[in-house]
Amino acid sequence: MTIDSDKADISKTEFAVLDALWEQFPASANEIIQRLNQNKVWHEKTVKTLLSRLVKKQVINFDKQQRSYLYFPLVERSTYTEKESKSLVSRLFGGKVAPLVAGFANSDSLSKEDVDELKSLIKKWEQDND
Amino acid sequence: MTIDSDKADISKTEFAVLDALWEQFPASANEIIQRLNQNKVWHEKTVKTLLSRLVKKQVINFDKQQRSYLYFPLVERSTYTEKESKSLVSRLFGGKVAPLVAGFANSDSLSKEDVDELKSLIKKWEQDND
DNA sequence: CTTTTAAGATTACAGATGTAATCTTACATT
DNA sequence: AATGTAAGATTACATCTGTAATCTTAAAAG
Repeated sequence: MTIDSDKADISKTEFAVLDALWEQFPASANEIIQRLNQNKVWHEKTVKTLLSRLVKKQVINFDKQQRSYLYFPLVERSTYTEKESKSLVSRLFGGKVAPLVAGFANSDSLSKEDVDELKSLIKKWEQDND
Repeated sequence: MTIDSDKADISKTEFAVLDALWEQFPASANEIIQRLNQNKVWHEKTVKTLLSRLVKKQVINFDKQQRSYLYFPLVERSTYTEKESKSLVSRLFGGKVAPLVAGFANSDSLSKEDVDELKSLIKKWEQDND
């Protein structure tokens, strides 16, 4: 048995479960299942399988609380989303984020809110990089 | 045999092959293999398998050129990248693109070039949306 | 204490994916 | 024309994923 460092990727369904956990933690499997079921139907067994896989991948962990477990994430959401964003931007746009935003602009998918936030980000960036 | 509409996703390796084809097309398998090998080693058989899978998924097609094929994409790169971008932004950031950009800003991953392009995009957006 | 739950562990299983090797066969070469 | 070669087709196979069902067992209920 080789040591299973398990730096594996998080699949899409695994992410959905993890995201429900990030919402608030620690949380029991049943709480997570409830949260997930607000959007679409998830089978209990499926969610439990995914929780196990996330534990094996060392993305989450749990404390034993009598019969059931209380899960908590081992990775911050922002850390994860940042890594995923960069991975996609790297693969699709050579690492530059502006072309991604351009795609949104081109398809009328930029909201005023987005634009305001972008302007604010840019202002801050320019202050920090003078 | 049910009709295989094959609206399947494009995997990461499949994307790499497709991306090499987008670079210039039509192109033979060997041309594509050469392009790919400029970055990392790709086994010829592997690339051919991926080309076949892309054909089956109706993402690319080919014209017979005597013994070999000349492949060409059936999907525009911009169409694909836009869809992928939106999918990721939807899953990770509730559909708003600004938080993705914020992640880049937070980790010093915004270049002056990016910022300039973003400013230009915003200016155009504001002209179009007045 | 005995019985019923119900929680997590284990097993299942088809399809997708990464990564090739082998099979067929049409064309190039002698 | 005979034969070698190389192109695509087919087959292979381990791992990952989505989606659960079954197994074990500790705790709740009676």
